[in-house]
Amino acid sequence: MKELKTDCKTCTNLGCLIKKHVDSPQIEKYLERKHSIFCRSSQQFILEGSPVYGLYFIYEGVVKVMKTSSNSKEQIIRLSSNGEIVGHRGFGTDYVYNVSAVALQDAVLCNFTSSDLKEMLHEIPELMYDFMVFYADQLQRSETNAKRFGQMTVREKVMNALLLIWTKFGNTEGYMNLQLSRKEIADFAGTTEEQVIKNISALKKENLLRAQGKKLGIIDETAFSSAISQDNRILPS
DNA sequence: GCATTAATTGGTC
DNA sequence: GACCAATTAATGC
Repeated sequence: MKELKTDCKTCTNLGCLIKKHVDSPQIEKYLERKHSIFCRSSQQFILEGSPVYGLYFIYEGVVKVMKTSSNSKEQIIRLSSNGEIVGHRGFGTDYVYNVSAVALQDAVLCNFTSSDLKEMLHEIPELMYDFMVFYADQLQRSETNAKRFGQMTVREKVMNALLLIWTKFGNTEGYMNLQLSRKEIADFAGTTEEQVIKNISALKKENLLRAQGKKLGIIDETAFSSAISQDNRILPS
């Protein structure tokens, strides 16, 4: 990973909480302490169990946040891209990260140390408030998603995962912009690689999904969506 | 072209 | 529905 420069003033990630307060006069000195990092595809920048170094804001690229359980199984917690925060659970009382984060494509990350951010939040109440809303929202999603997860069939889990990737990262000419391996889709959906493969081929036969090599595409979003029982739909986080 | 990795399929518990 | 083994496809060198 190497250092480079990003400028919050010209950044176009309007969803970024820092960007939102870039005109606040107190923020200036902290922007100078920001580190911008270039992270090559498949590089890991947060290691589960390592000491917390701060929070990362994605300037550009897509990142997966995951948890590795004892029996070498991985669970993808979130897929994040431009403007989103990664590593926020490490902020506060925790001294080590309890997740890992890996770039899925070349990415540029903006890092603030925990202590810098702490000062920032104390100085800028509006930023503090936005952070609080962000955390509350994350907690809300995590709770409802966990509840639904247990009630879903594997087929629904897989469909949910695909639909989420489809809607969040968009598509070009009918195929998903973000392509993950079958294993990664499984880790995200909370099932096994084989189940993902079997369900994908079933969905193809049902004309809900199209595939061209590694590329996948949802044929009719409405039809696809209604094939998942209504109250089991998962919220993107 | 060969070798390693990913995707797929079928079977067992 | 997860885990395992065998086969086939895809990809890097």
